[in-house]
Amino acid sequence: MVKRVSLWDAGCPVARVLDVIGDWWSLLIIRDAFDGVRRFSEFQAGLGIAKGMLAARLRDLTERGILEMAPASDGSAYREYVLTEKGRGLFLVIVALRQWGEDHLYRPDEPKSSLVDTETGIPVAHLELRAQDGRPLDWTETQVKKTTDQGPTRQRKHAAGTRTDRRRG
Amino acid sequence: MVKRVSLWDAGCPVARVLDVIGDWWSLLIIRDAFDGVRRFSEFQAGLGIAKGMLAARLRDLTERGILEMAPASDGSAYREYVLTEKGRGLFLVIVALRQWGEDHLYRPDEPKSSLVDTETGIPVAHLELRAQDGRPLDWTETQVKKTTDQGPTRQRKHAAGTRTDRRRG
DNA sequence: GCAAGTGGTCTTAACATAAAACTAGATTAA
DNA sequence: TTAATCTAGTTTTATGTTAAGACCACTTGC
Repeated sequence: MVKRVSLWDAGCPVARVLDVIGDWWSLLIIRDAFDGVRRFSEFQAGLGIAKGMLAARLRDLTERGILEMAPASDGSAYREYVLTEKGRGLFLVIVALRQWGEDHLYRPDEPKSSLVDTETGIPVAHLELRAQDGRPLDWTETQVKKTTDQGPTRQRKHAAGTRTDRRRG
Repeated sequence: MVKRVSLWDAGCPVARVLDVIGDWWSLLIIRDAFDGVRRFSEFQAGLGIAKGMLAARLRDLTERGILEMAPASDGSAYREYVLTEKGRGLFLVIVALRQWGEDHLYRPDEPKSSLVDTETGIPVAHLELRAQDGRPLDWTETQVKKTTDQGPTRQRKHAAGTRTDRRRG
């Protein structure tokens, strides 16, 4: 909604997500929230974001149920922004982004950070795509099944080949 | 790089990823590429993106090694854009976004699409965070370990509590 | 009570985007 | 082989978004 065009109604969950958190700052704010950042000034100083932008983003994320306002945990009269259950669900998105970044965006000698199991200090496992029965799946073994409210279910295989329809979900 | 500010050097993989694919269109182009879309006009018609934007995005994604140009698969003199190995690595990011969107952005009665196992037609399992030994992990059981090129490793726990430093990785 | 800190809003200039017009080479149809 | 059309862009222009900083009100600490 911060963008000119919206693909909310395209029926694709990915497009709809980008409509909500697809701008530059939202995911960084959420990332910081996962690290315990709660106060306006903390976000602002940590990200170097303009205050006007930050105010707009916090308002949007709150309206969309990803953050919620809470009284300050230190007893002062100020407010804090904390992740809702819905917002906490974005952790896997952050992890997926992080793991791809760690794997593809650093030179071998370059220092970076990793997400580790607090208990052991060992980096967490890479996310894996699996079938309901636990069988590992490759992206070529999946397809998007589009459920329309009327008419037959149309399907579309991943992995090119002969393409017959264009829009996917 | 399509944005004004860049957090490439912040040391955080998440910020670095957003620097690469953090704009509105890149992920939608990549999503379509996973569905077999290859030609300029296919992307353009499918997304409804302005041609100038599309040309710029395709150029950027190619320069960054996420897409590569290939001769047209139908034998014509035109070119096609296909995902590289690096680009295909983004599948889990798309899946993470999709699953969160499916879970949180649709009304119960609203039709949507799902990613299914082609073999069985059953939706794929939700992604899970696990330790190296396979133990399921909650986000509160993880922390970001920052490796700096000099000085001691600093750590930062997830889940608020007493925060002592601000910037995370 | 006063200075500093917190959490914003408003203004402005710089920049990105959307839409459409324009171009040039490739393909197809006559 | 010539013309019409398709493909894949580039350029232009109007408009929307962002960054940066000035400004303001309320809170807190001293």
